[in-house]
Amino acid sequence: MERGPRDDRAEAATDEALRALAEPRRRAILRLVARRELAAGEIAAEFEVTRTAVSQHLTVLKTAGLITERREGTRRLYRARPEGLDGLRQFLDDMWASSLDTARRLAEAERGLTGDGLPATG
Amino acid sequence: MERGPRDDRAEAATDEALRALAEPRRRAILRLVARRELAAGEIAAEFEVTRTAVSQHLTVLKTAGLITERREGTRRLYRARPEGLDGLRQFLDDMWASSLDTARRLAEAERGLTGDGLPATG
DNA sequence: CGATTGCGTCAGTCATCACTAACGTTAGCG
DNA sequence: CGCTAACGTTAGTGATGACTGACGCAATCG
Repeated sequence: MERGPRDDRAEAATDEALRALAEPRRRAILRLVARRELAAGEIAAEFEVTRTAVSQHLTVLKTAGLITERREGTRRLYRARPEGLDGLRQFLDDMWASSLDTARRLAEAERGLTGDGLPATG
Repeated sequence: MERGPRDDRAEAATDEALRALAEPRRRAILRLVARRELAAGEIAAEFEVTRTAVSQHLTVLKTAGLITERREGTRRLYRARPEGLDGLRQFLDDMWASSLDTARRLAEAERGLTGDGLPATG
């Protein structure tokens, strides 16, 4: 099982999205802009931290590909970018499928106790 | 849209799972034990960090409900726990759905330019 | 019984990160 | 032009967290 450069890039994208989502405030922001497009100031008004902090969170989310920015005069409007979650959903689905498969194999082996062995799948 | 204690617990669970998955090494460990059940030592042998570090990662994953531990003699066998990902998958699906919906509404408003207004959905 | 194997836990270190205050920048108004 | 509004950016700080070495503990072997 080799890991090609495409996997690495997918991993990097997943890693950035995951790190971005691991912060509660960023998830809250993402929930806001998932519901409707909002300006930076409107987003900041929803929280009790500085606009600076919110701005930095927005940068992280944008870099991770989870939101998009659109300028309108002096304002900057943000909205969620659903495709940014695709890699993550793929990752979770794969993990879920293989975990469930392993659990099934283990349950079956325990029921039969045939000493199956599972001779080093990898 | 009120937030009940059940939502808070769901958020807490999602938060722990997310924080656990935000670490590349922990994802690698999870991928290993998703494929087959492994002992702590076998897992540690796959990486170039100390067994201590791996053990702490396993603790985090276990606390987050992403893996289960089973003792066999002096060994401890770990495997992925698929249900641990359920909350996260729900979160991502919800986010994806509302993001897509908002994107559609925005695209439609721009096409028609009817000055729809979107009078404060929340 | 003592020795070894297979782990987890504790204490300490270094890097990362979320946050704030101050400053820089661009768009509109008089 | 100057002035304000709405932002992003930079420098610095405190807390979190990933890691290592030393130690502790249960299970097995002689």
